[in-house]
This record gives sequence, C-alpha cells and structure tokens, in this order.
Amino acid sequence: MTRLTRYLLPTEKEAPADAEATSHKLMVRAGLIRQLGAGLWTWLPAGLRAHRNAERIIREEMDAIGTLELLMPVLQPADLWQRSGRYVIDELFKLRDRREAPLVLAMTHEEAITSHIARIVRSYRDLPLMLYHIQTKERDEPRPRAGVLRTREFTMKDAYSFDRDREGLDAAYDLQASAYDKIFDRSGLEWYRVESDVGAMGGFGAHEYMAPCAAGENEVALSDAGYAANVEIASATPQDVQGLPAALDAPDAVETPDARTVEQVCAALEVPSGALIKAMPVIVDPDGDGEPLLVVIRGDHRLNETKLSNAVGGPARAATEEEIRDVFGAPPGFIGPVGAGVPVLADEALRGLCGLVAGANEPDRHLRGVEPGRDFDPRWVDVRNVEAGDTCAAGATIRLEPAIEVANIFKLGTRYSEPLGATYLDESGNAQLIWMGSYGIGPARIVAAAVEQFADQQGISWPRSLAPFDVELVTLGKEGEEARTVADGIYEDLRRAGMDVLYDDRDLNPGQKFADAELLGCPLRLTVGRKSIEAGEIEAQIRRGQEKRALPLEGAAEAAQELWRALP
RNA sequence: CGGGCUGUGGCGCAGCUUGGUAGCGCGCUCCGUUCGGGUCGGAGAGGUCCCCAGUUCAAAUCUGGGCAGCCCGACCA
Repeated sequence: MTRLTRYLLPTEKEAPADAEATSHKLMVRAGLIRQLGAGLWTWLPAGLRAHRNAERIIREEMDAIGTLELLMPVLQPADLWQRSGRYVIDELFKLRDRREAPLVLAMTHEEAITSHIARIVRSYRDLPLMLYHIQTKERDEPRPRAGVLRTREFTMKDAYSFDRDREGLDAAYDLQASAYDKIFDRSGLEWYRVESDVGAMGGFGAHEYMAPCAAGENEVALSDAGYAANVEIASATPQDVQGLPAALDAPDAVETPDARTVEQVCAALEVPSGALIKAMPVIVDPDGDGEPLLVVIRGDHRLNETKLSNAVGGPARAATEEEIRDVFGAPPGFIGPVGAGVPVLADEALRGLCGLVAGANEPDRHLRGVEPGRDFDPRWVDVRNVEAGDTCAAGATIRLEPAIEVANIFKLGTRYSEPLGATYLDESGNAQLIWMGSYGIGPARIVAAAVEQFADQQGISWPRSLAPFDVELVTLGKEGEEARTVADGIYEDLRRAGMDVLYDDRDLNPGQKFADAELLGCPLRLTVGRKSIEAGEIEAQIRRGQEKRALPLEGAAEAAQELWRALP
C-alpha cells in the first residue's frame, strides 16, 4: 500500500537556506533525504527507493558476470590497516574499544578482503575470483558538501578481482568495465568512461565513470570523436598562438622593469600571453633530497600538477621565494630557461615555437626571440592542462565539462596482496602474489547525478530505472466521490500489472498535488478527476517535458503501462 | 588546514547597531469555504533565541570562550 495519506514524504516549498547544489535542494524539498550532521544523511522512504533501484541495477550486473556477493564489517582491527600502510590516512576514522584496542571504520575494503583471500585461496585452482559487497563506507572528509554528493558515511558497491597474473587481471578488468557500462546505460544517466590518474596508490591503469552536471567536482575533457579523459591526465594538441613575434637570430635582452607576471610582461612588450615562456621553479621530492627543477610552459597555459608529478616520478611543489633566489639564482618573476642553472622541463606545447619571451635570469630583464631547443635544451614532457578548444588525437575539438565521479575501476596489481600476504601456489608449487583489481560505485551519486541532470523548474524528473515509483496516481475526488472510486480501481489495476504506484489520495487542492508530484518527479503522472471521468478518459502527464495525453478510462492501467514502457 | 558566512517554533526569515512583554510568512490543528495548477476567511497550538561563563536591576541583543552548520580554496589512496 503506497497511499500518500499513509506515507512519509515531507515535501517543502523552500529549500534549506544553505543548500547550493540542485540535487541537494531538490532531494531535501522532495522529501527524499534529511540531514543528521555534516556529511551525514538519512534516506527517507522515497529516497531509499531510488537508492535501492541503483543498488539493484548494480547487483544484477555484478551477479551477471559472476562476481560473488558477500558482506564485510565496517568496524575493523587497526592492525590490517597498519600492515597495508594506510593507517596514516587522515580520512580514516580511528577509534578504540573498551580494552583500548585500536579499531578503524573502513573507508573501503581492500584490506579486509585481501586478508580473507590470503587465508582462503591456496592454489591457482582457486583463481580467478571476483567478489563484491554493497556496504557502508566511513570517511572523515575535510569538507563534506552538496547533500549526498560528498558525505562522511555512504553506501558503496566495491568489488575486487583476484587473478594469478597480469593477463588475468586485464581480463577481469575488462569484464568489470563491460558490466559498469551496462549499469550506467541502465541507470539512464549521461555518462562517460574516462581515463584517470592512478594516483599515489600506484597501479596499472584506472578509469572513472563520470556523469556531467553542474555540481560536479571533477572536470572532464570530451570531444565528439569520443575522446573522454579526466582533465588531470587529458592530453591534446594546443591551439596556435595568434600574433607570435618574428624569430630572431639570437635572444635579445630587453628592459622590463617590475614586469613579473605574465600580464605585466605581455603589456610591457606588447606580445600575446602565448608568446611567453612561463617558468615555474619547483622542488622535486621535497620530503627527500629536494631536487630543484625549472618547469616551463606556454604563457597562456596552466601547469597540471598531476601530470608534473607523473613526469618527474614523484611529488613536487612550487619553490619558495627564498629557494628561487638561493637555489635557482635568479629573482622571482624574471626566471627563464635560457642559462638556467638547473635542469629544465619543457611542455610539448612549446616545441617548435620561436620568437618567444622568457625571463633573463636577472632583475628587470626578459629575453626576446627565444627558441626552445636552440637557446636551451629541455627534457620535453606534457605537463599542461588541456583547454577548451584544443584538438584531440582524432582531430575533434575538446570541450571541458564539470562532472560527478560515479564510479571508478582500478588495476591494483599486488599493492595489497604483498603486504597482506595473499599468495597462491602455481603448477610448480611456487608461491606467487595474487593480482588484484578494485571496482567501486556510489549508488547515492548515481541518484544525485540523475537529479542534477534531469531536473527542471518544477523539480526532479527521474529516469524510469531510478524513480522511487513508476507512476504517481493523483485523484482529485474527495472521499465518497466517483473520481475517488475510479482512482481506487486504477490503483489496484496498476498494482496487479506490477507497477510501483504512489497514490496521492490526500484531500488537497489540485495545484498542491500537482506541484508535489512534479517535485518528486515520477516518470508518469495519472490524474483522475470528475471532468476526465465525464469525458470517459483519464489524463496522463509525462514528467520529462510535461507532455499530457488522454488515456481511455476503460483499460487505463494497461494503456498507462504501455506509455510508461516507452519513457526514458 | 586557510578564507568568508550563519546559528531565533518544522521550513524560510525579521528583531541585535541603541539591553526591558520574542515577531512575520509558509507549514501544523480546528471550523467554515473552495475543488483541474500551491483557494479564501476565522480561531488556535508550537520557541532552553546553539551552549557555557561574564557584565547588568535586566541579555536573543553587550563581552569572552566553546560547539555546530554552510560556501570558496587546499585535500579527496
């Protein structure tokens, strides 16, 4: 029985004052979620139905490729995390039990599952294996935000694959990726699978599934040729510099008093920013030996720190002003690659250009007519951020869009099997490390992304697969009137046909009911009122686009179901 | 962790500068009205003014300390 008079759906006319993101506002207004604390959210009945729908799709596709479901605890011994080296993570909640034994609240389950597999799997005959669970994760986020988009406690489907070798891992990874593709197709979202950085965790490859929307925390580079990558690692051919000065036979020093920034130098020398060589003094391996390095990129480009750290094989940070003077031997703002006393790393976008402007490594001076390769000999790397308008390898124009990361897949290799001792015996009786992959999806983010992507002025507009209910049936009749009796009958017919129906049988004005229905956003709304009954029909409104159609009163449930099947 | 903002019935807000009976809209309860786009009228209920301490005859208001929440950035294994 899902009659609104007996249901908990606390809708609000106004969004919480502090809500910013569309999904945050609408999910609270529609009565789907309520906040308990920073980054701590309760899923109310209707919201939970949407969440369960996302879970169900995920579960079905995991089961379909033979990933086995299990369930692991959230509360875990700290020892496991000390062994994997992740006990030091700030986001990890740490606590003690009554005997002062250290425990953690799991932020993910690599340690737990690897520990089990280490004890259970003995032989190559036990592999390959894929396991998953849908379980709570706890993360002490420095900044929870945007409703359920970034929370401290959330449900995650995390799957893990176990194989004998790299080839096995590759196969498992491809299989998981194919399942993920199906999951997101079924979810009704607009989505992209993008290459992603393997990050500090190391690894052998990773992809993220991104759902474009305004509240997204990531940025993806997309092209019509099918290119899709996280901007952290995206590569592209840069746009040409317009108005590049003519080449010179040799660099020519010019006075540029107090011109330290790109803008100031451009103004002083009347050149476009793309004609500048922006020099960024960095310290590589700052926690170790601290190697100074001069990174140069085109003046109109931005340095990509992820790419830089990948290029230099470790962390790097910007040099301080003192370091620039002492180690690089030049005044800040006038540093340049020509005659630099440290190794130079140059972005590919500078290759082949001439007539450029660079710092002269002495106060108030720049060099004109600089030509990379001729005037300095760098190591060439790709360390810039792609920009909208660049060209991808297939020749199409790149655009940048904010997106929510709804899932990620990751080739872990032996990152966890090694510290946790997960090995098997091969045919020769030799112990070998198990090769692992991990595959995560956030159902709450799928739900929130759907809200973000399809909301309109009136409220949410669910894809069919995620909607809390298939149909909202609105009766405009009061207790005892014919419209009420007719609606009761249609409600039963729809339920018998297997539809999930929310029946608004409240004694409210039509406007209030319609407003609530559109806010909640079920794909189809059926309205039964005196007028429509007299005309021998009921009204169907398709939520996406709000198109209205008349259905015959006779066989209304069947007609509604047929209409519903054709919806997105 | 840096910067900014906010805590007053369920929600959105005013009151605070200049200390003295806590107010408005929505929602809620009851009565009537209306019934295909948040109808109208009447009567009501509901608040430790985030917490603690201080100043004062008197604190939502002034002072100090704490806590909580939000936004931007950093971070996000």
